Amino acid sequence: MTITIRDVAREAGVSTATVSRALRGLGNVDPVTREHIRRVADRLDYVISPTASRLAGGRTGAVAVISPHISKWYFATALAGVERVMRESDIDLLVHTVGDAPHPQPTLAERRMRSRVDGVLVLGTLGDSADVSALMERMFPLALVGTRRDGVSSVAIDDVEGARMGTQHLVNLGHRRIGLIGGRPGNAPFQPEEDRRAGFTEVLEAAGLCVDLRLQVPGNFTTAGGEDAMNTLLAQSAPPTAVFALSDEMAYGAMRALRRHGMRAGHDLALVGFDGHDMADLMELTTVSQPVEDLGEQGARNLLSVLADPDGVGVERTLPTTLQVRASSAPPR
Amino acid sequence: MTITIRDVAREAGVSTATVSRALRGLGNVDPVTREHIRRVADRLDYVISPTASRLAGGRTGAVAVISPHISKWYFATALAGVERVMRESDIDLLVHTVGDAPHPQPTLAERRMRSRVDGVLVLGTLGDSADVSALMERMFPLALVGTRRDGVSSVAIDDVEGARMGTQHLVNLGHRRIGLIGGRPGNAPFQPEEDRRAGFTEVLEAAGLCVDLRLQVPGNFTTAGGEDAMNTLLAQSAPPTAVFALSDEMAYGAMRALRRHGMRAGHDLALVGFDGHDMADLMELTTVSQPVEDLGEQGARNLLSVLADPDGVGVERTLPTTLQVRASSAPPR
DNA sequence: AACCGCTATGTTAGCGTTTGCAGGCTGGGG
DNA sequence: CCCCAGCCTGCAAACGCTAACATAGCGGTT
Repeated sequence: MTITIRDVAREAGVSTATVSRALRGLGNVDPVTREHIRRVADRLDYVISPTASRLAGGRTGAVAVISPHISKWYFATALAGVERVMRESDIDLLVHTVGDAPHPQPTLAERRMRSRVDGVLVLGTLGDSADVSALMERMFPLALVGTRRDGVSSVAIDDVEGARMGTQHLVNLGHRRIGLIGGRPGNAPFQPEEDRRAGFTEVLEAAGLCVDLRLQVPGNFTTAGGEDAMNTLLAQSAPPTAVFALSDEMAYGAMRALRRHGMRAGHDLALVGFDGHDMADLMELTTVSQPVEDLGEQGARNLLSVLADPDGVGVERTLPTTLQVRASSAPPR
Repeated sequence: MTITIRDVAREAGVSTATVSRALRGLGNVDPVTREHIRRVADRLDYVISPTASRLAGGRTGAVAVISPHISKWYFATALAGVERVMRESDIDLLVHTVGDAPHPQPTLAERRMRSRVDGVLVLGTLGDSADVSALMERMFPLALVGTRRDGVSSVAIDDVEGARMGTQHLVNLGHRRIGLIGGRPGNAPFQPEEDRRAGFTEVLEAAGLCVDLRLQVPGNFTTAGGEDAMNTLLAQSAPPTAVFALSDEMAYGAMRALRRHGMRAGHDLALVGFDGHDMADLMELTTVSQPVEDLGEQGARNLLSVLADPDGVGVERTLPTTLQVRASSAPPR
């Protein structure tokens, strides 16, 4: 039925061990023999059985990505970067989503990963989930994208610095009353959000502006939330002249709210987002852009390094953000 | 080190065979024994080795999605649907992208799938790729999303009907000169595009309108292409009063072109897109919406059916499109 | 000439399950 | 009281590969 390494060995007149070594490019094989085996394998259309190989060799040749979402821009984009690296390295990529509510206890994700994959790449907010803790306890090879954790390789942006850039831009334009659209109301703290908020506050204070908490409203990191947030801001007796949204999607919602009020970002109010979402250009939204696909790619490479040297020390890489100025931000009228 | 079925067997005082049967819920196991084994396995924190199970059992418990892209909206969204179904069924999901240029010969994708997964779900334009042909030849379990192919289970929308809806809407609004922004210029034919074009033409003819090919320009299914396309249309001596874009992303580009010309969709020109992209609402774009996540979900279920009954007859399911009317479409001025 | 080290190859014992077959036990019918 | 059918369980042979160990051959040293 299916043809096995034994068929190739017989056909090539060597032992299975030699076939195995030859095909995997291991040393100590006569180049002539190797080539011959390659040819035979090719002729027979032999493909190695990963399953058997895994069982015997101990390596699965697969890694998993766990992520809170899969279709949302950030995750899909990062995943694209990961996929490219893994495909080039000929490693199977499993995807697995895990709700992003903070888990009191590991979901089955942790158990599912065991003996299924060689390592796990953790995307986004999941970095401090119980699943990851459980994985860490077992010394499971890990790499993080977008969050940090002691002793684990990670790649992320400098959220504080990013927020500084965005805020400073607004300050430089001459704005004095700057609002902020942030995350979830009473929800679990989410490090990037806190960092961005910190960068924001820092710049305001450095500029000698008062930090008015009434101008900081939750936007839940969704478009709808951003819309609500902007409505809230506009309803105030002294609305801000500029708003920094902690994500582009919230900024989009904010733009719609403005439109509903007959206003326009960049005209009646300056708006800056955060992410570098791929529609930001189209929406003419000024934004602090992060290289999401690169994050995924670098995270994937980090994971490969960990797999290659499990005892190596974890690296924490930081990728730069850039401010993309577009029409949505302008000086106060 | 890792604990195996033997550990459980010893601890429970039964044979490995019984453990295997008990844990998999097979018949012919005393309920008491089964429960006991369950408990022991649980206590030992035993997780079955998928690898060994696969090798012995012949099934891999994994499926692959092959797709031309991963981060583009359509694919990411469909993938989300697929992932949900597979997660619920406890099946590993591998993702693998394949360039969407038509392949003269199978890429390595076909070989990679063999003995790695039980079945493959093919997303989008890849339905008639050489990889899929190769897979079909081997009677590999397959399911298609978004394309059709004889003898293979598939789920898709009725592109002709969808285009009819969008076009009819414009006709009903009173437009007589209706442009179309289509696909790739001289590129390989792409069934959904042709179907949409056919539906468009059909409605124009039924309405007694002339089908002016100068009003049909390529947009390459990208935002930039859509922008160019709209520029081309506007530059004509007698520009259309309405435009049907064969994808939302092209429609977005078209909107930007309008904006650059000081015009607005729904005011100076009616614009209808196709997809139901998640930003369409925000952009106030009228669009023919397709249930992409459902497509993915249904495709996944189809694949599961094929796996359960490999000799079953392929089903061709069609999911409905809906017209979402928003501000971008209005009667001619 | 005996020996040594090195490389190329073969042998074989697993890797952790599943599964067909066989055996043992129980209970009911003859 | 025997027999047989039916359950439950155990035994052991795969599944297809890897890797540690063994072996053979070959040239070069001493």
